Amino acid sequence: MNSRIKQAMYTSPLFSGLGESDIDKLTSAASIRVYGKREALFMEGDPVESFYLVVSGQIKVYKLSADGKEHVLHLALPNQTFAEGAIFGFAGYPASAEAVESSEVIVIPKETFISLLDDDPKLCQRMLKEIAIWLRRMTDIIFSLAFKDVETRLVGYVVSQCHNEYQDVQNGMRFNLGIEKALLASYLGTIPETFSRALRKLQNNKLLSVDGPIVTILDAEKLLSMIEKD
Amino acid sequence: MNSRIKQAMYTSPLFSGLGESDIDKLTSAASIRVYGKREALFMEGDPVESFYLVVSGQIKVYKLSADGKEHVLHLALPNQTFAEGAIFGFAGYPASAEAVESSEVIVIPKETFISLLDDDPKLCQRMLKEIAIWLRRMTDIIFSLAFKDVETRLVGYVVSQCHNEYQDVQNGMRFNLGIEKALLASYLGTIPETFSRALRKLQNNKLLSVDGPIVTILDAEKLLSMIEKD
DNA sequence: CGTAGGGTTGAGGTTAATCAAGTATGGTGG
DNA sequence: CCACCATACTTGATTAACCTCAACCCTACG
Repeated sequence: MNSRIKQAMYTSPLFSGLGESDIDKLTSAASIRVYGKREALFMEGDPVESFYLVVSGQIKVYKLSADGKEHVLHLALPNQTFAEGAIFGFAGYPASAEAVESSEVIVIPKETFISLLDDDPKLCQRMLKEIAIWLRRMTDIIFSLAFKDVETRLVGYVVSQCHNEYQDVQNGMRFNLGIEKALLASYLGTIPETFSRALRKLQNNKLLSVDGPIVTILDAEKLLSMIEKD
Repeated sequence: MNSRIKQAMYTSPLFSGLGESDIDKLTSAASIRVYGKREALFMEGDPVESFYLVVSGQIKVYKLSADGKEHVLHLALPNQTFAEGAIFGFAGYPASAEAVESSEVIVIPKETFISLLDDDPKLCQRMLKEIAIWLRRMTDIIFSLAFKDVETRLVGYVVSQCHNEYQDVQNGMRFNLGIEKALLASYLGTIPETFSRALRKLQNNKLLSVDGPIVTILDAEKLLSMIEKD
């Protein structure tokens, strides 16, 4: 059990630089939990007691509007941490989290982690870097919500996913969305209907083709030209 | 000169807990600069060399779209720091910054500051807290862009400003927007025309009255009910 | 075979961006 | 002191994006 936690920690950039003794301290304080499909990890406003490292499955981080609509801020995949930022805030979690599918998650107690920071400036700085990445991600999201239409945001997502799997984007490349379309719609700040139409339009224009969750790039050049800045 | 810098540092929550020697080190590495109206501090993508503490004036932090439209992410006022997050990233500044009016700014070199972090875990943690606040701010902005209409976002701003000056929001309270309306429009993710109409509508409905930059609360209850969550 | 969940499509309405023009104000130069 | 201009802001008409609601398709599955 503990060895699984330990092993998982080494896969995360946040912990990989830690010394043996720190890893041990964290490992013994952390626990591994399985969340069933649609089970909640925490709700917005809950007091922050821990942050998380995904081992398997998918965790969605989202906010609910007054009338029950949800906006997905982030989808955490295996080897990713989330809610690291929240442990330094005063208030509760700024968003809610729930398992999209059955997921294994390592729960790292806030206090244990913070006490490590006292003695390890390097860890603290790695943490700062980690949070800075979030910050950039957030500013990018704000920007795209403020300026780009749904179609462009979708293309941005497709291209970035393609970058993840291959190094660049070329015609004929093929990848799995890896995420329910309704979830992706919400992540892109829209609703399934509008998302679906945007996808249809890209297919009609022969920029890409879609078969279920599989996307094939047909016109990399045009796709890239849609999202390029200045 | 140095004494002004020192004094300004003590007013910022980020530095106020620092020891005498650290403050001295920062003070001697930092410089104070005056930026004229509309002068740029840095552009998006520029290599990050420093972060900033505003002494006087206003600095807007914004992103430009491909076709030249700008979206204001933040307006930094006296005693506030900005771009702290950027100094931990790998890439350049994620946004641009420019003086709205003639402004005095303390420039704190990235390297000097980071070297302090090595020896001072407390400072590092305060930094983490500071960035966590940004993170929350960002998630709130994303949420409101995704879900709320312009009018509601405007009311949210009015109420939060009112909270800044008074503790709560009551009929008859009066405050200065303290920011150009076009800038505020951009900050709210819209354009001056739409902003103006939203303000007009609130006046017509007798929720508030506006005289130039002066806003008077007329119906606090209704305003609050517009923004309350769940 | 019936139902549920994920996804798509269509019609219609609302919000907000665009385009165009107009008002108010303050400063500048004659 | 006034004409001129720039800037900030406002207003109106038009258009485009996208949300809502409703229906429908498809596949999996009990």
